[in-house]
Amino acid sequence: MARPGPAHKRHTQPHTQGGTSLSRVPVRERAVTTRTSTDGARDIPEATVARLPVYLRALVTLADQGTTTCSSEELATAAGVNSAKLRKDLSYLGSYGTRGVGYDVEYLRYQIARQIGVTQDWPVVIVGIGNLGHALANFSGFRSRGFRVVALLDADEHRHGETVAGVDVRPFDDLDRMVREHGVAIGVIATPAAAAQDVADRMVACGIRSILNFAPIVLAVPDDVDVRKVDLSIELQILAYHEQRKANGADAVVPSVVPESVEQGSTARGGAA
Amino acid sequence: MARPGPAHKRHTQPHTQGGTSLSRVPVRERAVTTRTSTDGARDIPEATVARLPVYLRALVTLADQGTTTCSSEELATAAGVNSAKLRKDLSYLGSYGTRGVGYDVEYLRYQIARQIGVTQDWPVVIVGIGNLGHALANFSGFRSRGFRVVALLDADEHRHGETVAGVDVRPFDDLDRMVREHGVAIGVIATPAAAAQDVADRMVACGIRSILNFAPIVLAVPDDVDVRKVDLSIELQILAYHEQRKANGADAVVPSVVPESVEQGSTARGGAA
DNA sequence: GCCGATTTGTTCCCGCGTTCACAAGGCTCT
DNA sequence: AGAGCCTTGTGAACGCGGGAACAAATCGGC
Repeated sequence: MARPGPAHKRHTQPHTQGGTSLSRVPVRERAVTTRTSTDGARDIPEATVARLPVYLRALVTLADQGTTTCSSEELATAAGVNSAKLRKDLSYLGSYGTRGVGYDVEYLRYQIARQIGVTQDWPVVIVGIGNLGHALANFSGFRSRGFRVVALLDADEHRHGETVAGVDVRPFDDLDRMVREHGVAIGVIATPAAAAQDVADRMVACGIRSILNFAPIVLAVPDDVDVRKVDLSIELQILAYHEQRKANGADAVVPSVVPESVEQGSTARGGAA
Repeated sequence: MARPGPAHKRHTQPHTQGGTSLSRVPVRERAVTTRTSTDGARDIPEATVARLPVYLRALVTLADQGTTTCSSEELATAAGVNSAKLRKDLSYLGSYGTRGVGYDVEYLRYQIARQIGVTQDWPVVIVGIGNLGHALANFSGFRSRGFRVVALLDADEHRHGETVAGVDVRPFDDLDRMVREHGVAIGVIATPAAAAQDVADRMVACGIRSILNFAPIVLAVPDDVDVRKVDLSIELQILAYHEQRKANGADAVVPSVVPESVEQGSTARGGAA
């Protein structure tokens, strides 16, 4: 298996950093240049794109608290980054601040939401309505952040007819129809690992080009399909690695360190939220 | 707030890439050098650490299929990376391959597991037993990948006494006792955003230094605490961004960009919230 | 015992991302 | 109006990570 020679139609996408992977297309490039819309945001670095949602959330929080204006320093603290990075990130999408003053919270919030594309709702389909699928379907952050669950699908017919968060669970074979009827562009895979590749294949066949995968498996998809991966055990293992290093560096092993524990300020809530 | 001047005891950690964040300590360094154990693996790059669990999983899969030896090319394909990167990654933990032959699957599997620290189980506590908490508690990948859920905690007393995946749901106040009794080093937060910071504070006070956070909020923790974040809506928003670009680049699907409507002052109650 | 085939481990180079530091611009007070 | 202060936006330096290419080493055959 895995000959280096022939070029397969599908290939396993390269991993980027941080536990999530995204297949980008380095080849096609496509000289769009002046075809986006009104703004001058052609290519925003991937690292910046990954932080924009964090800024957006921080801005919503600030707005809810009644803040109308904020400096890059304040917003950076709320978002957990340093202010230089924040300013550079924002500079990729235009000059939306006022020197000497800061940013208008509402205005910047709208601009970022527009850039990300969450000013209107994206229809989403979730496949695999087990424990995780239930949790995802009930997740309130969906509707409040620019996404709408339009279909829940599961191969297990015992689950058909059940209603989760106001949406009926349907047979997996309805995927094609659901995608067509609702114009679904984003699919979420919450199935066991064994089924994930098949589900992904079907999604791709239906025209879905953006997939969020919770199954612990590396999906093989065509180049123009984006796959982001959320993998619980990988995250835990990364933590374990650092924990082990801490333990080795200081005292012996696991039994942890309880002794002088509570010296920390405890309830000293920081600036953010 | 958020003056650059004074150094706070706790600070909001910087974000790394890919939707997960990890607070690393650039200061302490601590010249350990010769104190790890038998091997010579001092500092493994963060990007490599993030991929080791992927390799480990690929190796387990290969072993299950009966493969006893594999080349870097094969393993790389199974893990979704290119072979050069794989070899470089593995070189950070030592020379465990045989030139001209490849890697012994079982041997390499053990070496990686040892490096990550999952040769024995890590006791884990989960706080917040809602939909997500249920899903996590039932997640089989826990036990099979070096972790053991030793406690489920929830502030809601209606959930106390319930048993999920063989573990009783207990009051949140039992955290300290559970941590001490079982030597818990890793905590998982699956609470609503509003409660997450309090939970994190308590965890830190109990001596937990590794936290996996599912709540959509930036946690403020001391420097020596690692926080990894899993955020569904951020992942979706990143997908939405790319999806929007695809749509804009090709045809004009999806109502897409609202005119240039919102200018500075307006209330612009845009999409989110 | 030697040679060729094969695959690892490593070195070098390039590009991205982060950070520093400062110039540019706007607001306020006199 | 002008000076001083404040904050944004950006140019440049720097370090890390990725990828290709190559040297080192092992196996098998003659």
